[in-house]
Amino acid sequence: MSLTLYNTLTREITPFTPIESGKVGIYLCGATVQAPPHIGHIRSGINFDILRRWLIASGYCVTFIRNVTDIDDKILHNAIHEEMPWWALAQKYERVFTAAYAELNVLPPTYEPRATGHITQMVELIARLIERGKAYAVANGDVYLDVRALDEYLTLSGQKIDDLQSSPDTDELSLSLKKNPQDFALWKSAKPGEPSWPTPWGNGRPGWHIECSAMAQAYLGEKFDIHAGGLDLIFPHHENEIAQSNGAGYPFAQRWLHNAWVTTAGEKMSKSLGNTLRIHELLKRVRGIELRWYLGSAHYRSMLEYSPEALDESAVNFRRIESFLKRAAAQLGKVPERAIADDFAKAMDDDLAVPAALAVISELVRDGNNAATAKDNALLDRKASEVRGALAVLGCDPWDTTWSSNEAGLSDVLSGLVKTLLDEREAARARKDFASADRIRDSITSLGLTIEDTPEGPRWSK
RNA sequence: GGUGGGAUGGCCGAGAGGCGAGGCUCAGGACUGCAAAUCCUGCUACACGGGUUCAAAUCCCGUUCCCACCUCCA
Repeated sequence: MSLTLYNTLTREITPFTPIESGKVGIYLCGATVQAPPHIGHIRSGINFDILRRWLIASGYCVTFIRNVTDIDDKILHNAIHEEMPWWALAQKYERVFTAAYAELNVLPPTYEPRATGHITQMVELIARLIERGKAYAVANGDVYLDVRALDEYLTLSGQKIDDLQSSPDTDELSLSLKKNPQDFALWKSAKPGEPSWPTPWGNGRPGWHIECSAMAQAYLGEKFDIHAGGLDLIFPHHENEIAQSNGAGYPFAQRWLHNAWVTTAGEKMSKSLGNTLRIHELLKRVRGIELRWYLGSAHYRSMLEYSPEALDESAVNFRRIESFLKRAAAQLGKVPERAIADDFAKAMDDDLAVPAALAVISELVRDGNNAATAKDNALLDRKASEVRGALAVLGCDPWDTTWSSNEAGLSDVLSGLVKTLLDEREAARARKDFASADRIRDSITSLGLTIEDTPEGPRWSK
């Protein structure tokens, strides 16, 4: 039993073997902090958070790098639009991303490097590319990668240079300076009013792709295990990262993983389409743990077709599982431990087959509920532990402090009040005054609590 | 034009030659003062047309439709 994973480079699922036994280095392309995140961005974070948690659960020591790109064309553009310095805009949205990740229990990366903090590494990398004849500086101070000087190009997307649509680049000047129309900018010369850093080729700022090549190398080395990101980064971003790093003589990532999108009405969620769904909007509809459950429930390489109904349905499914765990904890008199069921491990090892893993969880819950009814506490404990262990891998353990912290202060007072009411209702039921009993129950349920009568007495939950 | 991914029951969502994944909804039953929760039973689907095969949702050929990327993108 061992982990197999897809690799976009080969389009095959193959056994995962780390470069260094027991350790895994992962680089995930994080946010370009130019606007608030939508659920598609966060889905990517969740998909690869599940990968990370599963690797940890499997005994690996994981170094997880997720970058922040805090300088690019869009950031400069939006900063003008929002009438603030570009660095203020970048920081503002970085905080929004960080908060969204935290609300959905995405583990903070081992390190979160910012592009602007790694100009030195970028300049070194560009210099090396020029030395090796893979890149060239032009008269105005731009530096381009010469894609036809590479041994290989477009290995990830499977395209041919000549098949690419000619660039819609309207900048006639840069077009005339480039050796090939497909050459892309490693470094952009300074323009009036834009930020710039000094280099041997003059003042300027980074091109879009160079930061990831530089930062991945800085923290994970010249060769590392996994590079991940969204499907739409395959070309040009990841293709160009490979070009830059291989061109400089570095092996770079051994395996590439790409997550699919969240779609609405069959279309990709996109800032430019304006069909985005914000986290804080959805959190008015369901709890964070339920939104996380939903976003993590489809296979990472499958599109997830969003609808409010699908979200609600998924939340109902989660509550059944959560309700089982609460029932088990009450009956056992303790919170179950975390354990990994064999079938769950088998599903996760199969290229993170989360949907199959969810089927396993459903069976565990059914078995566990039967054990609870049969008062078989040993079996109940085992099933509950396996359910909790599975939820923990998916980042949805109800006892994870991420979810409980905001309820902590009120819980004692609240449960005391509810218990008082339930005691009155029990007294009414005992004297067969069902009208009063039902009135009390209605008053409690109208506040959004659920009352369940069990042989051991009433139980309530939110 | 080039490259890639899709179409599965009322809905969501797996599977990739042979035992109805799973969930949600719905119907019936057990339990219950009534509910709720739980459990049991039921609802036999794979875009279309051909073909290969003892056997096809799965492989092959053709067709229709959808989506994405081709230098802004998770």
